[in-house]
Amino acid sequence: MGLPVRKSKVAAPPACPLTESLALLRGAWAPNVIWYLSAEPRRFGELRHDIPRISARVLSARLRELESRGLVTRCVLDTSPPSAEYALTDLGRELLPAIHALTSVGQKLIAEWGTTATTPTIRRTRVAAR
Amino acid sequence: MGLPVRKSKVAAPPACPLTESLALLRGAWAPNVIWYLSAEPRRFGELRHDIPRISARVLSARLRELESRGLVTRCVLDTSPPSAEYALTDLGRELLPAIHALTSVGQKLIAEWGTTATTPTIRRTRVAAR
DNA sequence: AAATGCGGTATCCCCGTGGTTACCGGAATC
DNA sequence: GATTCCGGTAACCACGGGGATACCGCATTT
Repeated sequence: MGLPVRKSKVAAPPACPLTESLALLRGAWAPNVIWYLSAEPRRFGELRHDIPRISARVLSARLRELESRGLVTRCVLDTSPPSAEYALTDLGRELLPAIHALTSVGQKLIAEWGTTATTPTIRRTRVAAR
Repeated sequence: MGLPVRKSKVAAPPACPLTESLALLRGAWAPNVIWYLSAEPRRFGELRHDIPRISARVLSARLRELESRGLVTRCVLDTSPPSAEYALTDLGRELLPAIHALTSVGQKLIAEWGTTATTPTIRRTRVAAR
């Protein structure tokens, strides 16, 4: 009839490792946040500054999620006004090789063809509100 | 007043390399498709078999997108019934180090805590249609 | 003649996501 | 007293992606 179905040469996943690790990075700007925490702990406002197009709402949500997934720790500093410092956990640092691999692909892309994507998320900016 | 804003120790992106490479992997199951094409070319039905929970609609859409992004080639075989074979391009293969890095994180996760995520996409299965 | 395999496409519709805007409290500065 | 900085939260809402289902043409098999 047709061609025979060939057996895959890569492992069949009872639980898919790729899916598992991608779940850790789910949500807009999550990989970017990890990237900016990779070198040193950063405060909320610093991250906002690092990632200019992120909104406070989304940054806050993302940090809470990353914290609940065990990738990031949150530490409130006793200053005034109070500030909060975020850092990668050991688990968070385990993602750095993947992030670096992605970054180096992106660098080659930009070097060869210039930038094409502008926003990490699917959503486009709406025209206005109200 | 508050603490001074510390300069980031990682590069400020005029164009963000991380964002660029993630744009290549956008869409449900895209990384999984790349994974299953990593060892050898695969046909449409084989990929459906490899990724049991993907629908034909989404697999088709994803393959067209990956093709238009230059990660995958499509080759129609002259058989009956006709079949199509998909393969990674050189650009597609450049993503493999990142995919492998993610996979190895996922393997550690599963080995240590068992599986938590079940679906690669945000969407949950709805109860029924019609 | 009917069923099966292959490689899709068309339609419908839900709902998760993230952008936008407004607002909070306390301390320090102007 | 007013404004600024900090680190958020609350409410509203448009959008688009993907799941489900039905269907297609062709050729071979039963």
